[in-house]
Amino acid sequence: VTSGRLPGAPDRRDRIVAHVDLDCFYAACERLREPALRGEPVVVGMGYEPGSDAGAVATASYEARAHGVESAQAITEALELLPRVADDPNGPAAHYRPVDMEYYESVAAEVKAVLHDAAKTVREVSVDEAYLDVTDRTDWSVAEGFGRYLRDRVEREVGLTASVGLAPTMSAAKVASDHDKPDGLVVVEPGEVREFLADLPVEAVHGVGPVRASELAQMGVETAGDLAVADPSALSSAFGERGPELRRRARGEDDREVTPRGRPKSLSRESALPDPEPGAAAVDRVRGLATAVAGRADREGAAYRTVGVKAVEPPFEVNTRERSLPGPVADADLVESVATDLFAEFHDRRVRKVGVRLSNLAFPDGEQSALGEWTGAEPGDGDGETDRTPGFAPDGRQTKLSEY
DNA sequence: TCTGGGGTCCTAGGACCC
DNA sequence: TCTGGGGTCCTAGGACCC
Repeated sequence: VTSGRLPGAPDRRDRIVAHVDLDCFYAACERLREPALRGEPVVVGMGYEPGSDAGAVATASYEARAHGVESAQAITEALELLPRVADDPNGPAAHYRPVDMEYYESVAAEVKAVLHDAAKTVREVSVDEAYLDVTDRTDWSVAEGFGRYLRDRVEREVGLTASVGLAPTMSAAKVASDHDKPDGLVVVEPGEVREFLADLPVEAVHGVGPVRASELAQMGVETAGDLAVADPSALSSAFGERGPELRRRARGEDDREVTPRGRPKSLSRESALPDPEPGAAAVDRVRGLATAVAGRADREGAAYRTVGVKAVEPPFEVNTRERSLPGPVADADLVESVATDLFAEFHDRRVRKVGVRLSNLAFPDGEQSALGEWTGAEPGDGDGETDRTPGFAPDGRQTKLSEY
Protein backbone atom coordinates (compact mmCIF):
# COMPACT_ATOMS: atom_id res chain seq x y z
CA VAL A 1 0.00 0.00 0.00
CA THR A 2 1.67 3.19 -1.11
CA SER A 3 -0.91 5.38 0.65
CA GLY A 4 -0.41 8.14 -1.83
CA ARG A 5 3.14 8.76 -0.77
CA LEU A 6 4.96 11.01 -3.17
CA PRO A 7 7.82 9.37 -4.96
CA GLY A 8 10.99 10.17 -3.09
CA ALA A 9 9.14 11.36 -0.02
CA PRO A 10 10.62 10.05 3.20
CA ASP A 11 9.03 7.01 4.73
CA ARG A 12 6.96 8.33 7.56
CA ARG A 13 6.44 5.04 9.30
CA ASP A 14 9.12 5.52 11.87
CA ARG A 15 9.58 9.17 12.56
CA ILE A 16 10.79 10.60 15.81
CA VAL A 17 8.71 13.63 16.69
CA ALA A 18 9.42 15.92 19.60
CA HIS A 19 6.85 18.27 21.06
CA VAL A 20 8.22 21.15 23.08
CA ASP A 21 5.93 23.12 25.36
CA LEU A 22 7.23 26.03 27.40
CA ASP A 23 5.96 25.92 30.98
CA CYS A 24 3.63 28.74 32.09
CA PHE A 25 5.19 30.74 29.33
CA TYR A 26 3.87 34.25 30.02
CA ALA A 27 4.52 33.98 33.73
CA ALA A 28 7.98 32.55 33.06
CA CYS A 29 8.76 35.52 30.82
CA GLU A 30 7.74 37.92 33.55
CA ARG A 31 10.13 36.14 35.90
CA LEU A 32 12.87 36.35 33.35
CA ARG A 33 12.88 40.11 33.43
CA GLU A 34 11.87 40.40 37.04
CA PRO A 35 13.74 37.72 38.96
CA ALA A 36 12.13 38.77 42.23
CA LEU A 37 9.01 36.97 41.00
CA ARG A 38 10.72 33.58 41.11
CA GLY A 39 9.00 31.20 43.47
CA GLU A 40 6.14 33.67 43.93
CA PRO A 41 2.56 33.27 42.68
CA VAL A 42 2.30 35.15 39.37
CA VAL A 43 -0.87 35.87 37.41
CA VAL A 44 -0.70 37.29 33.89
CA GLY A 45 -3.97 38.82 32.73
CA MET A 46 -5.20 39.79 29.28
CA GLY A 47 -7.36 42.83 29.03
CA TYR A 48 -5.92 43.59 32.45
CA GLU A 49 -4.32 46.84 33.52
CA PRO A 50 -2.34 47.30 36.70
CA GLY A 51 -4.64 48.11 39.56
CA SER A 52 -7.84 47.28 37.68
CA ASP A 53 -9.93 44.15 38.02
CA ALA A 54 -10.88 43.78 34.38
CA GLY A 55 -9.70 40.97 32.14
CA ALA A 56 -9.06 37.28 32.38
CA VAL A 57 -6.20 35.06 33.40
CA ALA A 58 -3.91 34.19 30.51
CA THR A 59 -1.35 32.26 32.54
CA ALA A 60 -0.96 31.51 36.21
CA SER A 61 2.24 30.18 37.74
CA TYR A 62 2.03 26.86 39.56
CA GLU A 63 2.20 28.70 42.89
CA ALA A 64 -0.94 30.60 41.88
CA ARG A 65 -2.63 27.48 40.52
CA ALA A 66 -2.18 25.89 43.92
CA HIS A 67 -4.73 28.42 45.16
CA GLY A 68 -7.23 27.61 42.43
CA VAL A 69 -6.31 30.28 39.92
CA GLU A 70 -6.53 28.97 36.36
CA SER A 71 -6.43 30.30 32.84
CA ALA A 72 -9.55 31.83 31.32
CA GLN A 73 -10.75 32.73 34.80
CA ALA A 74 -11.98 36.30 35.32
CA ILE A 75 -9.45 38.48 37.11
CA THR A 76 -12.10 39.34 39.69
CA GLU A 77 -12.35 35.69 40.55
CA ALA A 78 -8.60 35.24 40.71
CA LEU A 79 -8.39 38.25 43.03
CA GLU A 80 -10.80 36.56 45.40
CA LEU A 81 -8.58 33.51 45.55
CA LEU A 82 -5.35 35.48 45.66
CA PRO A 83 -5.31 39.23 46.28
CA ARG A 84 -2.55 41.46 44.99
CA VAL A 85 0.60 41.47 47.07
CA ALA A 86 0.20 45.20 47.55
CA ASP A 87 -3.26 44.71 49.04
CA ASP A 88 -2.34 41.88 51.33
CA PRO A 89 1.37 41.78 52.08
CA ASN A 90 0.97 39.19 54.83
CA GLY A 91 -1.48 36.55 53.66
CA PRO A 92 -1.16 34.51 50.46
CA ALA A 93 -1.13 36.91 47.51
CA ALA A 94 -0.05 37.07 43.89
CA HIS A 95 1.81 39.39 41.56
CA TYR A 96 -0.49 40.51 38.75
CA ARG A 97 0.95 41.56 35.41
CA PRO A 98 -0.68 42.56 32.11
CA VAL A 99 0.10 40.53 28.99
CA ASP A 100 3.05 41.96 27.08
CA MET A 101 3.01 40.02 23.83
CA GLU A 102 5.84 41.93 22.27
CA TYR A 103 8.22 40.94 25.00
CA TYR A 104 7.01 37.34 25.04
CA GLU A 105 7.51 37.10 21.31
CA SER A 106 11.06 38.31 21.62
CA VAL A 107 11.74 35.61 24.21
CA ALA A 108 9.99 33.02 22.06
CA ALA A 109 12.21 33.95 19.13
CA GLU A 110 15.26 32.94 21.17
CA VAL A 111 13.67 29.61 21.98
CA LYS A 112 12.67 29.00 18.37
CA ALA A 113 16.25 29.68 17.31
CA VAL A 114 17.42 26.90 19.61
CA LEU A 115 14.76 24.54 18.27
CA HIS A 116 15.57 25.26 14.65
CA ASP A 117 19.17 24.55 15.43
CA ALA A 118 18.27 21.25 17.07
CA ALA A 119 15.99 19.91 14.35
CA LYS A 120 15.67 19.86 10.60
CA THR A 121 11.97 20.63 10.53
CA VAL A 122 10.09 22.70 13.08
CA ARG A 123 6.40 23.48 13.15
CA GLU A 124 5.68 26.41 15.41
CA VAL A 125 2.16 25.91 16.65
CA SER A 126 1.92 28.92 18.89
CA VAL A 127 4.17 31.29 20.74
CA ASP A 128 5.06 28.67 23.33
CA GLU A 129 4.75 25.37 21.50
CA ALA A 130 6.42 23.55 18.62
CA TYR A 131 6.77 20.17 16.96
CA LEU A 132 10.18 19.01 15.78
CA ASP A 133 11.02 16.23 13.39
CA VAL A 134 14.21 14.89 14.91
CA THR A 135 14.35 11.58 13.05
CA ASP A 136 17.76 12.31 11.63
CA ARG A 137 19.13 13.78 14.85
CA THR A 138 18.59 10.94 17.26
CA ASP A 139 17.51 7.36 17.68
CA TRP A 140 15.04 5.63 19.94
CA SER A 141 17.86 4.11 21.97
CA VAL A 142 19.05 7.57 23.00
CA ALA A 143 15.83 9.56 22.60
CA GLU A 144 15.61 10.37 26.27
CA GLY A 145 19.06 11.89 26.18
CA PHE A 146 18.07 13.94 23.16
CA GLY A 147 15.00 15.20 24.97
CA ARG A 148 17.15 16.20 27.91
CA TYR A 149 19.50 17.97 25.56
CA LEU A 150 16.61 20.00 24.14
CA ARG A 151 15.34 20.94 27.56
CA ASP A 152 18.78 21.82 28.85
CA ARG A 153 19.57 24.04 25.92
CA VAL A 154 16.35 26.00 26.31
CA GLU A 155 17.07 26.34 29.99
CA ARG A 156 20.71 27.34 29.61
CA GLU A 157 20.38 29.58 26.59
CA VAL A 158 17.08 31.28 27.34
CA GLY A 159 16.42 30.59 30.99
CA LEU A 160 13.03 28.89 30.63
CA THR A 161 11.89 25.41 31.51
CA ALA A 162 10.10 23.34 28.91
CA SER A 163 8.22 20.07 28.86
CA VAL A 164 9.24 17.72 26.10
CA GLY A 165 7.54 14.67 24.64
CA LEU A 166 9.09 12.30 22.10
CA ALA A 167 6.98 9.84 20.17
CA PRO A 168 6.56 8.41 16.68
CA THR A 169 3.62 10.72 15.86
CA MET A 170 2.69 14.34 16.40
CA SER A 171 -0.38 13.60 18.45
CA ALA A 172 1.40 11.13 20.73
CA ALA A 173 4.32 13.55 21.19
CA LYS A 174 1.85 16.22 22.23
CA VAL A 175 0.21 13.97 24.79
CA ALA A 176 3.64 12.92 26.01
CA SER A 177 4.80 16.49 26.64
CA ASP A 178 1.56 17.15 28.50
CA HIS A 179 2.00 14.11 30.65
CA ASP A 180 4.61 15.29 33.11
CA LYS A 181 4.71 19.06 33.20
CA PRO A 182 6.31 21.25 34.25
CA ASP A 183 9.88 20.51 33.28
CA GLY A 184 8.78 17.11 32.05
CA LEU A 185 10.35 14.61 29.72
CA VAL A 186 8.39 11.64 28.41
CA VAL A 187 9.44 9.25 25.68
CA VAL A 188 6.91 6.95 24.06
CA GLU A 189 8.48 4.48 21.69
CA PRO A 190 6.77 3.00 18.64
CA GLY A 191 4.64 0.09 19.75
CA GLU A 192 4.03 1.64 23.16
CA VAL A 193 1.73 4.41 22.00
CA ARG A 194 -1.55 2.59 22.29
CA GLU A 195 -0.74 1.37 25.76
CA PHE A 196 0.50 4.77 26.85
CA LEU A 197 -2.76 6.41 25.82
CA ALA A 198 -5.11 3.70 27.05
CA ASP A 199 -5.76 4.89 30.59
CA LEU A 200 -5.79 8.61 29.91
CA PRO A 201 -9.11 10.47 29.93
CA VAL A 202 -10.51 11.14 26.43
CA GLU A 203 -9.87 14.84 26.90
CA ALA A 204 -6.18 14.07 26.59
CA VAL A 205 -6.79 13.34 22.91
CA HIS A 206 -6.21 16.44 20.82
CA GLY A 207 -9.59 17.46 19.43
CA VAL A 208 -11.68 16.28 22.37
CA GLY A 209 -12.92 19.21 24.41
CA PRO A 210 -15.72 19.52 26.96
CA VAL A 211 -18.57 19.12 24.46
CA ARG A 212 -17.29 16.01 22.74
CA ALA A 213 -16.09 14.54 26.03
CA SER A 214 -19.55 14.67 27.52
CA GLU A 215 -21.09 13.28 24.37
CA LEU A 216 -18.53 10.48 24.46
CA ALA A 217 -19.28 9.87 28.13
CA GLN A 218 -22.90 9.25 27.19
CA MET A 219 -21.70 6.61 24.80
CA GLY A 220 -19.74 5.03 27.63
CA VAL A 221 -16.42 6.28 26.31
CA GLU A 222 -14.30 7.75 29.07
CA THR A 223 -10.71 6.88 28.37
CA ALA A 224 -8.61 7.08 25.25
CA GLY A 225 -8.56 3.28 25.41
CA ASP A 226 -12.38 3.24 25.22
CA LEU A 227 -12.24 5.61 22.29
CA ALA A 228 -9.71 3.41 20.51
CA VAL A 229 -12.19 0.53 20.41
CA ALA A 230 -15.41 2.53 20.10
CA ASP A 231 -17.87 1.72 17.33
CA PRO A 232 -16.70 3.69 14.29
CA SER A 233 -20.16 4.18 12.85
CA ALA A 234 -21.46 5.51 16.15
CA LEU A 235 -18.56 7.96 16.21
CA SER A 236 -19.27 9.00 12.65
CA SER A 237 -22.89 9.73 13.30
CA ALA A 238 -22.04 11.70 16.45
CA PHE A 239 -19.07 13.66 15.15
CA GLY A 240 -19.08 13.39 11.36
CA GLU A 241 -15.72 13.21 9.72
CA ARG A 242 -14.03 14.01 12.99
CA GLY A 243 -15.26 10.83 14.67
CA PRO A 244 -13.02 8.29 12.94
CA GLU A 245 -10.19 10.79 13.10
CA LEU A 246 -10.43 11.01 16.88
CA ARG A 247 -10.56 7.24 17.08
CA ARG A 248 -7.40 6.94 15.04
CA ARG A 249 -5.67 9.43 17.32
CA ALA A 250 -6.67 7.38 20.34
CA ARG A 251 -5.20 4.32 18.66
CA GLY A 252 -1.93 6.13 18.17
CA GLU A 253 -2.45 6.34 14.40
CA ASP A 254 -1.44 9.67 12.96
CA ASP A 255 0.45 9.96 9.72
CA ARG A 256 0.73 13.72 9.62
CA GLU A 257 4.25 14.81 8.91
CA VAL A 258 5.88 17.67 10.72
CA THR A 259 5.84 20.57 8.29
CA PRO A 260 6.55 24.24 8.83
CA ARG A 261 3.46 26.31 9.29
CA GLY A 262 2.18 27.94 6.12
CA ARG A 263 0.71 31.37 5.84
CA PRO A 264 -2.21 32.41 7.98
CA LYS A 265 -5.71 31.85 6.60
CA SER A 266 -7.28 34.69 8.49
CA LEU A 267 -6.35 37.68 10.61
CA SER A 268 -8.57 39.17 13.25
CA ARG A 269 -8.77 41.61 16.09
CA GLU A 270 -11.39 41.65 18.76
CA SER A 271 -12.00 43.38 22.02
CA ALA A 272 -14.42 43.32 24.89
CA LEU A 273 -16.56 46.31 25.74
CA PRO A 274 -16.59 47.37 29.38
CA ASP A 275 -20.25 48.21 29.23
CA PRO A 276 -22.62 46.30 26.96
CA GLU A 277 -24.85 49.19 25.95
CA PRO A 278 -26.18 49.76 22.44
CA GLY A 279 -24.81 52.76 20.65
CA ALA A 280 -21.88 54.57 19.16
CA ALA A 281 -19.20 53.19 21.47
CA ALA A 282 -19.43 49.76 19.86
CA VAL A 283 -19.31 51.21 16.36
CA ASP A 284 -16.25 53.25 17.25
CA ARG A 285 -14.62 50.12 18.53
CA VAL A 286 -15.41 48.29 15.30
CA ARG A 287 -13.83 51.12 13.36
CA GLY A 288 -10.71 50.96 15.48
CA LEU A 289 -10.42 47.21 15.11
CA ALA A 290 -10.94 47.48 11.35
CA THR A 291 -8.05 49.91 11.08
CA ALA A 292 -5.88 47.80 13.33
CA VAL A 293 -6.45 44.54 11.51
CA ALA A 294 -6.01 46.16 8.10
CA GLY A 295 -2.75 47.60 9.33
CA ARG A 296 -1.60 44.20 10.43
CA ALA A 297 -2.52 42.66 7.09
CA ASP A 298 -0.52 45.38 5.46
CA ARG A 299 2.55 44.67 7.57
CA GLU A 300 2.27 40.99 6.77
CA GLY A 301 1.88 41.63 3.07
CA ALA A 302 -1.59 40.14 2.97
CA ALA A 303 -4.47 41.15 0.73
CA TYR A 304 -7.93 39.90 1.62
CA ARG A 305 -11.15 39.15 -0.17
CA THR A 306 -13.51 38.71 2.76
CA VAL A 307 -14.28 41.07 5.62
CA GLY A 308 -16.22 39.87 8.63
CA VAL A 309 -17.45 41.19 11.96
CA LYS A 310 -18.32 39.51 15.20
CA ALA A 311 -20.78 40.73 17.79
CA VAL A 312 -21.15 38.89 21.06
CA GLU A 313 -24.41 39.54 22.89
CA PRO A 314 -24.84 38.76 26.57
CA PRO A 315 -24.69 36.23 27.99
CA PHE A 316 -22.48 34.75 25.29
CA GLU A 317 -24.26 34.64 21.99
CA VAL A 318 -21.79 34.86 19.14
CA ASN A 319 -23.00 36.43 15.89
CA THR A 320 -20.85 36.65 12.79
CA ARG A 321 -21.44 38.43 9.50
CA GLU A 322 -19.14 38.48 6.54
CA ARG A 323 -18.99 39.71 2.99
CA SER A 324 -16.75 38.63 0.15
CA LEU A 325 -15.49 41.00 -2.48
CA PRO A 326 -14.97 40.10 -6.14
CA GLY A 327 -11.21 40.14 -5.76
CA PRO A 328 -8.49 40.58 -3.17
CA VAL A 329 -7.90 44.08 -1.89
CA ALA A 330 -5.61 45.84 0.54
CA ASP A 331 -7.59 48.87 1.53
CA ALA A 332 -8.07 49.94 5.14
CA ASP A 333 -10.87 52.38 4.32
CA LEU A 334 -12.78 49.66 2.58
CA VAL A 335 -12.36 47.34 5.56
CA GLU A 336 -13.74 50.03 7.78
CA SER A 337 -16.76 50.75 5.62
CA VAL A 338 -17.62 47.09 5.06
CA ALA A 339 -17.17 46.32 8.74
CA THR A 340 -19.38 49.17 9.93
CA ASP A 341 -21.95 48.26 7.33
CA LEU A 342 -22.02 44.63 8.48
CA PHE A 343 -22.23 45.80 12.06
CA ALA A 344 -25.23 48.05 11.37
CA GLU A 345 -27.78 45.44 12.43
CA PHE A 346 -26.25 45.42 15.92
CA HIS A 347 -26.43 49.17 16.45
CA ASP A 348 -29.40 48.93 18.74
CA ARG A 349 -28.43 45.70 20.44
CA ARG A 350 -26.44 45.15 23.58
CA VAL A 351 -23.00 43.86 22.68
CA ARG A 352 -20.27 42.79 25.08
CA LYS A 353 -17.56 42.10 22.55
CA VAL A 354 -16.84 43.01 18.94
CA GLY A 355 -14.36 41.78 16.38
CA VAL A 356 -13.21 42.30 12.81
CA ARG A 357 -11.78 39.53 10.69
CA LEU A 358 -10.07 39.36 7.31
CA SER A 359 -10.02 36.09 5.41
CA ASN A 360 -9.53 34.62 1.98
CA LEU A 361 -6.04 35.99 2.23
CA ALA A 362 -3.63 36.33 -0.66
CA PHE A 363 0.05 37.10 -0.44
CA PRO A 364 0.88 38.69 -3.77
CA ASP A 365 4.56 39.36 -3.12
CA GLY A 366 5.11 36.26 -1.06
CA GLU A 367 7.80 33.72 -1.86
CA GLN A 368 4.97 31.22 -2.37
CA SER A 369 6.29 30.00 1.01
CA ALA A 370 8.19 27.25 -0.78
CA LEU A 371 7.23 24.02 0.95
CA GLY A 372 4.56 25.29 3.25
CA GLU A 373 2.07 25.87 0.49
CA TRP A 374 1.75 22.38 -0.81
CA THR A 375 3.18 20.01 1.76
CA GLY A 376 1.30 21.96 4.38
CA ALA A 377 -1.97 21.24 2.69
CA GLU A 378 -3.24 17.90 3.88
CA PRO A 379 -5.27 15.86 1.46
CA GLY A 380 -8.83 17.00 1.88
CA ASP A 381 -7.66 20.35 3.07
CA GLY A 382 -7.51 21.59 -0.48
CA ASP A 383 -10.12 24.26 -0.75
CA GLY A 384 -9.03 25.50 -4.11
CA GLU A 385 -7.73 28.59 -2.40
CA THR A 386 -5.02 29.23 -4.93
CA ASP A 387 -7.34 28.44 -7.81
CA ARG A 388 -9.71 31.14 -6.83
CA THR A 389 -7.14 33.87 -7.07
CA PRO A 390 -5.14 32.73 -10.04
CA GLY A 391 -2.21 34.92 -10.84
CA PHE A 392 -3.47 37.60 -8.52
CA ALA A 393 -2.96 40.60 -10.73
CA PRO A 394 -0.97 43.14 -8.70
CA ASP A 395 -2.67 46.02 -10.46
CA GLY A 396 -6.11 44.44 -10.67
CA ARG A 397 -6.29 44.20 -6.92
CA GLN A 398 -6.41 47.87 -6.31
CA THR A 399 -9.73 48.26 -8.08
CA LYS A 400 -11.72 50.68 -6.03
CA LEU A 401 -14.63 48.75 -4.66
CA SER A 402 -16.27 51.55 -2.80
CA GLU A 403 -19.69 50.23 -3.74
CA TYR A 404 -19.08 47.36 -1.35
C1' DT B 1 -17.24 31.06 37.57
C1' DC B 2 -21.05 35.29 33.90
C1' DT B 3 -15.86 34.26 29.86
C1' DG B 4 -9.81 37.44 26.78
C1' DG B 5 -7.86 37.34 22.21
C1' DG B 6 -6.11 34.99 18.14
C1' DG B 7 -6.44 31.21 15.39
C1' DT B 8 -8.00 26.36 12.69
C1' DC B 9 -11.19 23.11 10.81
C1' DC B 10 -15.89 21.16 9.92
C1' DT B 11 -20.92 21.35 8.92
C1' DA B 12 -25.01 22.68 6.64
C1' DG B 13 -28.14 25.18 3.68
C1' DG B 14 -28.80 28.04 -0.35
C1' DA B 15 -27.37 30.04 -4.88
C1' DC B 16 -25.76 28.89 -9.08
C1' DC B 17 -23.70 26.11 -12.85
C1' DC B 18 -23.49 22.07 -15.98
C1' DT C 1 -43.31 20.23 -16.62
C1' DC C 2 -39.92 19.55 -11.49
C1' DT C 3 -37.10 15.13 -13.21
C1' DG C 4 -31.51 13.76 -11.67
C1' DG C 5 -26.87 14.13 -10.04
C1' DG C 6 -22.50 16.52 -9.28
C1' DG C 7 -19.74 20.42 -8.15
C1' DT C 8 -18.23 25.13 -6.27
C1' DC C 9 -18.80 29.19 -3.62
C1' DC C 10 -20.83 31.91 0.08
C1' DT C 11 -22.45 32.55 4.72
C1' DA C 12 -23.33 31.45 9.68
C1' DG C 13 -22.37 28.80 13.43
C1' DG C 14 -19.87 25.60 16.43
C1' DA C 15 -16.02 22.92 18.61
C1' DC C 16 -11.52 23.15 19.76
C1' DC C 17 -6.65 24.77 20.62
C1' DC C 18 -3.20 27.85 22.90
